[in-house]
Amino acid sequence: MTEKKNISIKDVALRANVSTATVSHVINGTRFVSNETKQKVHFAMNELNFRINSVARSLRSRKSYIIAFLAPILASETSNFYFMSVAAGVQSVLKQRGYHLILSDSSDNVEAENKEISMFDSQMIDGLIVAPASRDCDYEQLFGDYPVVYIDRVPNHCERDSVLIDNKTVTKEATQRILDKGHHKIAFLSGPLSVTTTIERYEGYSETLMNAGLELDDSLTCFEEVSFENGYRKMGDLLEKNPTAIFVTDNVMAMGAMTYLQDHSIRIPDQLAVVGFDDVQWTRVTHPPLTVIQQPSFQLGVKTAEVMLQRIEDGTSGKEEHRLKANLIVRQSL
Amino acid sequence: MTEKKNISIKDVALRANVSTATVSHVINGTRFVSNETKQKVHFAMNELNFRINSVARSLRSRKSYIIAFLAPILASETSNFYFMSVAAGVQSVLKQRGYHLILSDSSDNVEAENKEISMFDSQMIDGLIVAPASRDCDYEQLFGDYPVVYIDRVPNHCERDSVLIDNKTVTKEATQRILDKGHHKIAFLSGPLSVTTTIERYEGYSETLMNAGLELDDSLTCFEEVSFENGYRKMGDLLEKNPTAIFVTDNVMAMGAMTYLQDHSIRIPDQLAVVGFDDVQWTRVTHPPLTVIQQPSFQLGVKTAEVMLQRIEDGTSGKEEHRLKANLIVRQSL
DNA sequence: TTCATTGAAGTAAACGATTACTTACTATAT
DNA sequence: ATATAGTAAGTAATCGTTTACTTCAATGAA
Repeated sequence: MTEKKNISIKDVALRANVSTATVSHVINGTRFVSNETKQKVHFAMNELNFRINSVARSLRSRKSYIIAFLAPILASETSNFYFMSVAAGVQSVLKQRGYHLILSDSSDNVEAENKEISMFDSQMIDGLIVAPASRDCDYEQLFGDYPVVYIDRVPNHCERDSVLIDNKTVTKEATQRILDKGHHKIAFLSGPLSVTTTIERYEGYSETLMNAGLELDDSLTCFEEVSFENGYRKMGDLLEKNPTAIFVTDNVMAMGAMTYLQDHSIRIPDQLAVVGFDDVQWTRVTHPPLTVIQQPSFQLGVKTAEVMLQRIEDGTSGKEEHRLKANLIVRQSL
Repeated sequence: MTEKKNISIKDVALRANVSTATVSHVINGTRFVSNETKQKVHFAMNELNFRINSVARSLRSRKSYIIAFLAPILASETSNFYFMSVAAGVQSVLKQRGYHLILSDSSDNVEAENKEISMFDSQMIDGLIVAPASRDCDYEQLFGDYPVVYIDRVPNHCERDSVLIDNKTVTKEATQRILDKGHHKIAFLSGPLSVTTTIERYEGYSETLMNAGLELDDSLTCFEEVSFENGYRKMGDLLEKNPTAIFVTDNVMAMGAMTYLQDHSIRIPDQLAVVGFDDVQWTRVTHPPLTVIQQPSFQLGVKTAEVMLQRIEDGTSGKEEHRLKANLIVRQSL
């Protein structure tokens, strides 16, 4: 290991015949420096190929310009495109404002998630954006001294800002639409009820059915760990109950379900009407194209990043809830 | 802004009646400390709710445990799933070894990319994994004093390790297979020839045709900026040349192309045989399911992370080229 | 001439860890 | 009794910035 000496502000100062304070102020524009001196400093920086040491800067200024994003991004090789797209939205804002994004995967598993959280200390990150894996975890004691914004879902005792999708409204809208098409036996396939997102969606579904005077039939609903395989398998199970329509509230599940339907040559929407979740691209190339609820995933990321930066820059805290509206995209599967 | 004093190793030392050196050694296990003292230190750390300051640690130890990944991950809202999956692979290894991953987007645009690179200084990251946007950029002068590994593609003058897909072999294999099915007019739709990946794929395609004694017909090949829309549009254009098969070397392009074919009720594979790239999930739900070349994207990330960590830990450098084999997944579109 | 004011830049103490070098003590060998 | 080695832990310099405080010279007012 060659121990390389780094070019520091000190070297620059020496070369330019000024003090380190002056160099620092030139770099940051934090106080007036005569043009003459500025030029000397810039010249020296170029000559020495000086690169500022952001770690030292962070240490002193207590600011790292790094935001962490903790979500079930990589649950498996079959990544979750929804959160990837959310991450993209977050990134696009942060990048513009000179922040970096650290991506962390929670695998939707509380232990893994808590371990990740405790790996971040307060100096390392300026803020944390998290899609909590559990509703019952006491997150507050885990967090460091940085702003936190919940995204997509919230835990039971939420003491922070949150940016969410208006799940209930949109699922009500979609369910009503399915009803309007004359369906009575509407199956509901989703992930486990352990996250608020799913709960809200189920509420939208069930309340709409009840408002329509229909009985809730538990054998038509299915809450299973999210995976392509489970979507495939459970689609088969649900089909035995003879629904005329199905509402799948997760895109990975939906893909599994659609594959099952295709493998068994079920005609959509004649034999079974299908409504999916997330306007991911594959929903456009199925046969027929899928009617889906489009979550503004990228926008969700954008909004969250904005809320985060606001908190950081104001130095305030609070627990505002932001809801983004989702839309029904009608294609030919309903 | 409340100026909060952080609990430092010094506070712990004071509370436990030991020196800061001892506390540090207890934390890192870097020298023997009697059990009695260890306990005092742990007790004090708990009492004070001490969290180590990783920034200070990085400054002194010149190690940040952060790796940056720079690739066209978020080109647009229609994210590139391939690199997302690669990122997942990288992450899975780094996480295990206690490293963090910073995600950066190059948008496949040299200026944006160079700007990102210069935002990383040598103290901030321990290594850089990059899918270079251009072949002609002199990257060496941009890089800081950290190991660099190229992933998926390399620039013209490559002075670093690289982890790549064996594009030529697999495209030869696929093209041969198309030929074996009796096709002579095989269209080729891909991204621009500005990255080695595309070049290698085109080489595989053209060499195979030539070896088969066929003339290369330029009107059957198309190199266009990657996007869903371009895939859709160019599929239409190519179709006018009456190919009997098409090879699309990018999954986003392929999705556009497939949508065009579906919109125009072209029967696959009767009217047109199709081979795509990347075994992304939507290729399983098209009608019919798509025959594709499966790139081991997750594995590519894994391998790259391993190469990176090896370099970091050995403190060595070099320019080894690693190639991962891709496979043809035969479904019903060919 | 003297004193206050202003402008431009310098001095040096943090930030919170790591670690080479010392020290203080105990146990054993001569 | 004294030298020697070995054990456990302490001292303080250092990493490269930022920034409160200080300095020095020039200007203008009294």
